Amino acid sequence: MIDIKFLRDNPDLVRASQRARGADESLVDQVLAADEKRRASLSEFESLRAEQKSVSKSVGAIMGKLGAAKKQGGDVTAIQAEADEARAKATELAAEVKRREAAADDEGAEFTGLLKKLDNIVLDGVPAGGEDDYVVLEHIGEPTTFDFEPLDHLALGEKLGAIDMERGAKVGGARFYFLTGVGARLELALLNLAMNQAVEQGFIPMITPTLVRPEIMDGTGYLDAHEDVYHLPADDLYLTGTSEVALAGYHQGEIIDISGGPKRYAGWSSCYRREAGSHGKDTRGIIRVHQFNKVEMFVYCDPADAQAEHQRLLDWEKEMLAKVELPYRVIDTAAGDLGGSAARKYDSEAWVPTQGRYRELTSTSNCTTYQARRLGIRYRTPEGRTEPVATLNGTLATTRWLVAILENHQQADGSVKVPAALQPFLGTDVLKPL
RNA sequence: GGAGGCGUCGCCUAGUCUGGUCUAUGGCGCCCGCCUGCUAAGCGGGUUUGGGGCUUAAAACCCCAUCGAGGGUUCAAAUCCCUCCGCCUCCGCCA
Repeated sequence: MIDIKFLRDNPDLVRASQRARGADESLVDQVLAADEKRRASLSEFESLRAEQKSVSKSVGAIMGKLGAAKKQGGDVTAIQAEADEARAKATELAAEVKRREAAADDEGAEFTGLLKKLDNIVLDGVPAGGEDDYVVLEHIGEPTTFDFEPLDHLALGEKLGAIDMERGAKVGGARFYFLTGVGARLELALLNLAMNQAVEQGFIPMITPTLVRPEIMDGTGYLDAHEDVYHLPADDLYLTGTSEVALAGYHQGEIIDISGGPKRYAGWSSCYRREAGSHGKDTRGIIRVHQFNKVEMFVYCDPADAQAEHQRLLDWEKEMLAKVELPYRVIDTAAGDLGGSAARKYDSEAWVPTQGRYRELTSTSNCTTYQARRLGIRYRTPEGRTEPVATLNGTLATTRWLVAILENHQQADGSVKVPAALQPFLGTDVLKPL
């Protein structure tokens, strides 16, 4: 949710942001109109409410007098009449207050509904346009070349006894898989490497709930894309597609202390995605699956620090990619391809030899104060005011990384070299075919 | 799954039975000031959060809401009723 005060003062900036995203510009004026209406009817209701309260209070005072007079055994008819009169007036007032309150509530809900539809304001420098309008920021390493015909990750995985798609489908259906033997160990190695790095950098390691309540899912902005989210109707819970959701919900409704610097969490969780919009895409292997594991960085910080923190997250992702020795590029995602909560997003994409292209391995978003405003997460400024924090997230490792690791480090005999950083976790420098 | 207890402004706590001087009590902590060789003690004041108004803006000020959440009854709800959430105790079941 964006700041309504900012919107009132800078409608043109918000319009420009909507335009860059290819989103509805007229929403801005709808929100502003709804805001006017809601404030007018709120004022009306509140002043009438104040009147009702004072009349009602006077009834209380009269009741007190009445009680005292009764106790003394005096004549109470005059006081009784006064009480009846005041009460009658209050009754009338109460009915009108109820009507105005309902109107104010309706207009408030209308306003909030519209405001929530507005996506985050994209930052200066974010390329305008859609999915293909990204800007490549840098290339690290050269695409891997082979003097033999490389196998794809699934063929390699099957030879190594690392991936079993067939039984995955038997047990869970399409887009499910088993990681077996060295496959399971390789994933654990990767995730542990990521977790270790995060801890070294001062992150608090977290293992998070993967089922969350509707408020949390909505607060992070993912319910807007609800067709891609698993829902358990019997319990009204949602399966999270990333631990970002639980980590953002962790401080929901709190005023947190960031006076000592950003709060950084590293979440380890299984992630669940319906992949509803991607039928037929990436159906081979484990590139796009319904369930995978991920280590995710999540940060709460001073909004003034958010852009610098975003760079740091990107640097830490690059550090992980260097450790597993992959060639990749970094892109600055275009406005239209940002999630609704994100103001800027950098993806790192590793080279996948058998596809001859780069595929996303990490994604780091600066959500500025958008999520925090929805979730009610604030900090105290040095002046003592409460303001929404900025939230940011970024990937440190996922199951998908196995695809790039297997393919880029394969050798002619079907074995796969293990990057040095992973060797201590696996106890070997090469994975050999069965 | 069943039975019972509980949820109050950072923490603890009074108030709930019997609706109205509750504008929510007191303590601790914290902040400001006074006093004081220094410290401690003492004294005085302040200390939930959100929204609306006023204001160029902020502060101050006024108003509305806020006693786990949401609804209801009533002129009036922390207090009565309903639903939900969470915590605790016991029983049952279970990996």
